[in-house]
Amino acid sequence: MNFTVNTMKKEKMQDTEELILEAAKEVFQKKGMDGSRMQEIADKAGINKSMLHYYYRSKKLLFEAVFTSAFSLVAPQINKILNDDSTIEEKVKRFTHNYISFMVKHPYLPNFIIQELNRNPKFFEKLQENAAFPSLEKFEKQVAIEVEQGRLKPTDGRQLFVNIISLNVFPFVATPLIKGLLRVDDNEFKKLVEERKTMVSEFIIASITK
Amino acid sequence: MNFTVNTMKKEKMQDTEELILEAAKEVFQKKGMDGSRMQEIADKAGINKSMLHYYYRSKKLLFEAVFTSAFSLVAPQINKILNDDSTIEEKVKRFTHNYISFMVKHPYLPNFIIQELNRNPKFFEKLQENAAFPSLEKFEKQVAIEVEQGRLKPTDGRQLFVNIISLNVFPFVATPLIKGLLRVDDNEFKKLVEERKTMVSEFIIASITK
DNA sequence: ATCTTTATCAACCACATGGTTAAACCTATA
DNA sequence: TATAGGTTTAACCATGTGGTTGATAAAGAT
Repeated sequence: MNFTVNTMKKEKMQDTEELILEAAKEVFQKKGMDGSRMQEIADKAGINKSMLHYYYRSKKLLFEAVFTSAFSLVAPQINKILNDDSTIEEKVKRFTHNYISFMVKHPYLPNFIIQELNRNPKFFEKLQENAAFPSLEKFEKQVAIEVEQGRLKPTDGRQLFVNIISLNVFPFVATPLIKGLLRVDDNEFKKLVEERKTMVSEFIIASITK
Repeated sequence: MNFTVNTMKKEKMQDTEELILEAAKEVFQKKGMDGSRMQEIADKAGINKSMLHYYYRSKKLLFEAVFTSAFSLVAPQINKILNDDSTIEEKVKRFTHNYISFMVKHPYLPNFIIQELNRNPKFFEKLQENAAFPSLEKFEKQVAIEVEQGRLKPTDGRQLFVNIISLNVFPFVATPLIKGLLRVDDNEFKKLVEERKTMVSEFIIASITK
C-alpha cells in the first residue's frame, strides 16, 4: 500500500515532467526556439505554464533538454555507419535504408537540429563532450584501406561521408522546397522517398566501386 | 534645376527603401522571421523604425520582400541546369561548379530559403506563379533520352535532380553540423567545399554514366 | 507666398511573452 | 489529526515588440 501510493506520486511527478518534454518537443521541433511560445507548450501538455518553469527553470533550459534529447536520438543512427565492422558497401546500404526509415518516423528532426545548430553553433561544444558523439576516424581509415585494396576508387572518406549524409538527409530538411520544385503532392513525395531507400545506396556504390 | 532636384529626391527615397531592404536581408537571413526584430533592422539601416512600416507596412510584408528577392537570386541558378542545351554530363559539371561558387558568396541563402519555406509552405504557391520559376520537364526528358541512347544508366530524372541538389546544397545548409562532425575549422571547411566544386560532379557522373 | 504632398522622427500604445509569487492542494508520515 | 514537503494554480509583473500617431521639415505645385 505504502509502496503503491509512493510510486503513484513519483509516477505522477515524472509524468508531468515527461508530459512537458513531449509537448515541448512537438512545439520546438515544429516552430523552432524563437517561434515557440511557453504558453503553447503548456496548453499542449494540458498544464499550467508555471510548471514549465518549475521543472525546467527557463525556456532556454527546456529547449536545451529537447535539443539534447533529439540529438541523442540521431547520433546513434550516424554511429551505425561509422562504427560497425561491415564493408563500406554494406554500410552504405544499411545506413541508407535505416536512416531513411528513421527519418520517415521523425520528419521534423533533421531540420530542427540543423536549424538550431545554425542559430547557436555553441551547442555543438556541449554535445561533443558526450560519449556517444560520432567520430569519423574509423570510417576514414576503412575507406583508405578499401581504396588500397582496390575495392573502391580513390575516395576521400570525409567527402564520402558528407555525400552520404547529404543524399540521405537533404530531402527531409528541404521537403517543401523539393515538393515545390518537383511539383509533387504528399503521396508522391512519400513514394519518392521510399524509392530512395534503395536508390541512394545504389547511386553511391555505383560511384565509388570499381 | 527642377529636374535635378526631383531626381535627387527620388534617389534619396529609393535609397532608404533600398537601405531598408539591404538591412532586412542581413537580419532576416541570419536570424529568420521569428528571430528578427524590426528595431534591429532599423538600427542596421540607420533610420527610424517607423520608416520600415512607411515603406513596407508590416514585418510580414518586409519579410516577403526579402524572401522573394532571395529566391529570385537562387531560381536562375537552378534554371541553368534545367534549361540549357548541353548534355547532362556537361550540365552537372557546370551546375556544380557555378552553384558552389554562388553559395560561397551567399552562405546564408539556402538555409534561409529552406527554413522559411518550412515555416510557411504557402510561400511556394506565390513563387510558383512567377515566370522564372524552375520547371523540371525539359531536364527529365533529356535524361530519358540519354538513357535511351545508352549514354546513361537507367536513371530517374527527378531522383537525379534531387541528388544533384542535395549534394550541392546540403553542406551549406548544415555547415555547423558538418563542421562539428568532421571536426574541422573554418579554413578546412572552405577547402573541403572548394574540393567539392569538382568532386561532386565527378561523383555524380561516375554513378550515372555507363 | 501659400497650399499640398512626401519623408522622417520621437513618443506612444496595446498586447504578447517569459518569468515570479503566494497561496492552495495533495498525500505521506509522525 | 496535524505537520511538512513536494506539486499545482491563478494572478501578477516587467519588458519587449509590432505597429500607430501627430508633429516637423523639405520640396513641388499653384
